[in-house]
Amino acid sequence: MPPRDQEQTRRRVIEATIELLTREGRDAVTTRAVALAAGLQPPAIYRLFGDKDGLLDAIAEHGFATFLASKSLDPDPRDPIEDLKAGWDLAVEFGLANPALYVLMYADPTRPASAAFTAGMEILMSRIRRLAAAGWLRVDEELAAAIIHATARGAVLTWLSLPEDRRDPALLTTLRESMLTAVTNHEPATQEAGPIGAARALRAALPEQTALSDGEQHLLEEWLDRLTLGR
Amino acid sequence: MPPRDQEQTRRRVIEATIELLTREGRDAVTTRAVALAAGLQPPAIYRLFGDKDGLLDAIAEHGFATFLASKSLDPDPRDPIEDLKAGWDLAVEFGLANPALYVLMYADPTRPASAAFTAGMEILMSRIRRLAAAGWLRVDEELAAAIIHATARGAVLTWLSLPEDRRDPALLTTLRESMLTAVTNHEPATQEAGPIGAARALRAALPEQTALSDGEQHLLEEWLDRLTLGR
DNA sequence: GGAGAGTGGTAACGTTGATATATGCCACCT
DNA sequence: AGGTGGCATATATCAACGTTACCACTCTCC
Repeated sequence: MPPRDQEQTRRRVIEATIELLTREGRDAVTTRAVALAAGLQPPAIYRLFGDKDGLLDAIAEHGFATFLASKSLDPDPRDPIEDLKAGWDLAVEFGLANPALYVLMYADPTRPASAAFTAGMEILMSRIRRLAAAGWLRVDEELAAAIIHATARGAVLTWLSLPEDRRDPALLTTLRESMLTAVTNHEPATQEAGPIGAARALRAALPEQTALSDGEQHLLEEWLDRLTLGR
Repeated sequence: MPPRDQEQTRRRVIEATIELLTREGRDAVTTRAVALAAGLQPPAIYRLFGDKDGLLDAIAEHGFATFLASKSLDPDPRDPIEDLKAGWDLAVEFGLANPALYVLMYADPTRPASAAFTAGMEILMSRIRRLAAAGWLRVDEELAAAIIHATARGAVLTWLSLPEDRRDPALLTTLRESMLTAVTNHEPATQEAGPIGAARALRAALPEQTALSDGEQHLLEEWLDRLTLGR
C-alpha cells in the first residue's frame, strides 16, 4: 500500500480523534474508542502514531495548523505593536475556540513541547524580533516571549476555569494591555528601521553608558559610524 | 475503631501520597502504589477518600495548608498594595515550591475547584476587598480576582515549562508589576530606555548589516549584550 | 452470651495502553 | 502463471489501572 493511503487514514484518525476529544472530553480519547471511530483496529493506532502521545501530538499539530489556516495573518511591517496585539489575540482565540486541544497542549508544563507548541512559539518570536529591531522592546527578547506566553496562557486557562456566566471579556483585553506595557516602550528607541537607525540612536545615547571601557566605547563609535554610512 | 485512628491513617496516606507525587511524578500516584506506601490494602483508599479524586483533593488541601502554615501572613492594614504583592508572591511561591501539587490543582481548568483552590481564592478576595475599601481598585473586584489569578497561573505554569537554565526571575517580578498596574491605581515606577533600548534594537537588526566583518560583528554583539545588561 | 454493625482483607471485574501472534492480500520475480 | 516475500489487518493477550463485591472478623449493646 502506497504511503498516500496511509497518509489518508492518518488524517481520518486525527480528525476522528479531534471530534471525539471536543465532543466527549479528554477521558473519552482511548485508543480503542479512536480506532472504533475511525473504523480501524486498536493496533493500527500504534503503527500510525507510535503510541498514544504520538497521536495526541499529531492532533495538536493538526488542530493548530487548521486554525492558523483559517486565519489570515498578514503582518503590517509599519506597525509591529499592532502585530503583537494581533498575535496575542490569535493565541488566546485558539485557546477559547479549542479548549480541549488547548488544555492538551498547554496545561501540563511537564509535558515536552510538541511540534504545535514550538510552531506557535516561532510565530511569536518573529514578531518579537521585529519589535526589537524597531526599538520598541523594553526587555530582552527571551523575557518578552516568556511574558507574552505567560499572559496568554494565564488568560486562556483562567477564562476556561470560570463558569460561563462569570466570564468577563475585559479580562482578556486588560491582560493584553498589561502584556503590552510590560514588553514595549511608550516610544521606540530608534526613529528609522533597520540597523542604520538603531546605530544612530545608540550613537546618540552612548555617552550615558558605563558598561564599556573608554577604548571599547571609542571603537564602538567608529563601528556605529560605519554602520550608519552603510559600508 | 474510633475516628481518631482513622484520622491518623488518613494523614499517613496523604503524606505518603504527596511523597510519592513529588518524588516519582504524577503517573506514579496509583491507588495501589499509595496503599502500598502507606501499608494498607487498595480498597482502604476508597473507604477513606471515596475515590481517587477525593484523595487528590485531600492532598491538595493538605499541601496548601502546610505551605500556608509555614508562612506567616500578617497583613499590614496600612499598605494594602504591599499586601496584594505579598499575596501574589505567596501564590506563585507555592507553585514553584510544589510543582507537582500545583499542576494537579491548577493545570486542568475543567477540573472542578477543590477545597484548596477555593481557600487560596478566599485569601485573595479578602485582600482585594481591602484594596477596594481603600479606593485603590481600578476595576471591579471580580475582574481584579481574575486578573490576579490569571497572571499568577500563567507565571507559574510558564516558569515550570521552561528548562531550568532559561528561567529568568524577571519574568515573575515583571508579571507581578503588570498585575499591579492593571488592578490598582498605583503608578508604576517605569524606567526609560536610554542606551539600552537602542542597543537592543541594534542587536536585533545586526544580521542585516554588511559594513562590519564577521569578527567585528561578533565582538559588537558581545558589547551590545553587556550594554543591555547594564554592567 | 448472642445479634447487629462496622472494619479490614481477599479476590475479582471491566477498562486501559500496548504487544505478540496468526491470517490474509498484493506486488514482484522467475 | 505460479509461487514467494513482505506488509497490512485481525485476533488474542498482557500487565496495570480504578473500582467494587464479598467474606471473615471484632466490637458494641441489649
